[in-house]
Amino acid sequence: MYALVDCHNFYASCERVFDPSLTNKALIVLSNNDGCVVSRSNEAKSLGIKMGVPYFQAMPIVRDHKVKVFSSNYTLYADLSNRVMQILESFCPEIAIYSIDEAFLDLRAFSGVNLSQYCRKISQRVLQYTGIPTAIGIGPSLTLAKVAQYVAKKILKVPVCALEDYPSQKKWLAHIPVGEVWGVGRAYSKRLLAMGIQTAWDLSQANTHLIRRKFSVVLARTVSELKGQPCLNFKELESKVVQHQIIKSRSFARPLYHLEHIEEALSHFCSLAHNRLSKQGLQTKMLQVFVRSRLFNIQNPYAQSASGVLAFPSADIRVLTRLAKRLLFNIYQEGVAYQKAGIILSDLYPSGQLQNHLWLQEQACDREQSQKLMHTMAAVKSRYGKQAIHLAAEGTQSYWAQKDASPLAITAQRSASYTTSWKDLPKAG
DNA sequence: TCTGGGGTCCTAGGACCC
DNA sequence: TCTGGGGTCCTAGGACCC
Repeated sequence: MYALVDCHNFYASCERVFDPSLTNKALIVLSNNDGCVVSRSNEAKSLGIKMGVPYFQAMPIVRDHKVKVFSSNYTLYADLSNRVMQILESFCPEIAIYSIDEAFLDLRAFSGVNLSQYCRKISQRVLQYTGIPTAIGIGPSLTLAKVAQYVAKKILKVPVCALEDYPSQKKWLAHIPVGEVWGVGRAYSKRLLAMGIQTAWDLSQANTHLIRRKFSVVLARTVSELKGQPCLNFKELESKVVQHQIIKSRSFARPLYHLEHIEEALSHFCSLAHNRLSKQGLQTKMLQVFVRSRLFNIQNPYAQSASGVLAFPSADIRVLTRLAKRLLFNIYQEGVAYQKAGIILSDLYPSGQLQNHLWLQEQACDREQSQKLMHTMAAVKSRYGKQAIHLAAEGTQSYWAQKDASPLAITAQRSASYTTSWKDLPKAG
């Protein structure tokens, strides 16, 4: 058996942990740049605020019902997530962290244990230690564990639901719209409905070969999983820990027109990507740059990308930035109101693994020097803060991050970094 | 006025090889 | 006039996830 632990309304719940006055209140958390609604308390859901809607569309409800609005505070969420995961690990060492608010537990070693009881204990402990409410689903495959979690949270509204045997699976699968199944998105859902497959139960009864032929091997696996035949195993989930791609991108706070301003933004993204590379002990060989204008309500949307390959894998921020600027130059067009840009690193290698080039002699001393410099920059950052040192290419103005004041909007507030900054330490009493 | 930021996997088709 | 059979690698795009 496997369990899936899912935190309720995770970001919204995090905001409540250090501000009890928010209990039972409608509150929402916005995406970067305060663009979309990405987390809602149950009260906010009841008011009809939909997941993912642009903030300005939700604004009337927010105004009428005095909904509390937060900008996202990823430092806080990441820290609370770590705490939750540590608690889970103390209960079950075989854990696969699937996202910031979800983890699978491999319970196969717990034979003879009452799993429902054990999971209720886990849920209680997480709530007691972190203040984060969870729902846990138990099932013989990862997909059925997901289904069980859905039943616990959305239907029974209890902390734990187990679908360990066939009768309970049959009973509950029939209650679940096919679009809610893990692996069935909007496109598949529409096609499945057209075929008369409406519930998770219908899908579980479908012919695997037919699904394989008409859809994909991925959906065929989902069908098997629903039948109780595990296809996705834990090892596969764990292998996702090895990253294949690093993306750093942001929407600009206001449209940018000048090449130099976009260069500065890209340079900053290179710095973020470089940090990630170092943290994971990786180097990259391929870098892609993309830029685009607004996509909505605009006559000629512009979107373009360009990629370049390095002769040697590198994690040197100067190398990345130089290439990014060159690629940007190729796709930049005068007169476009740019709204977003980003970089994608792919073709990643562990730093130790380096292959020599037959013709291009990279000097060993260059490599050594580069590594020394990167280490020194990292040391300066860790001692004096992330802002303490950066390439001149990043500029000093950060035009891309400056927001125009909008007097009509209800501005979101950002909560403090309660758990990761001494000066934000909450005071009691 | 105002629409996020990260990821994964799979497939089809083109370019190329012998 | 007639034009095989077996591969690899890469990329773009579509599907999905949170």
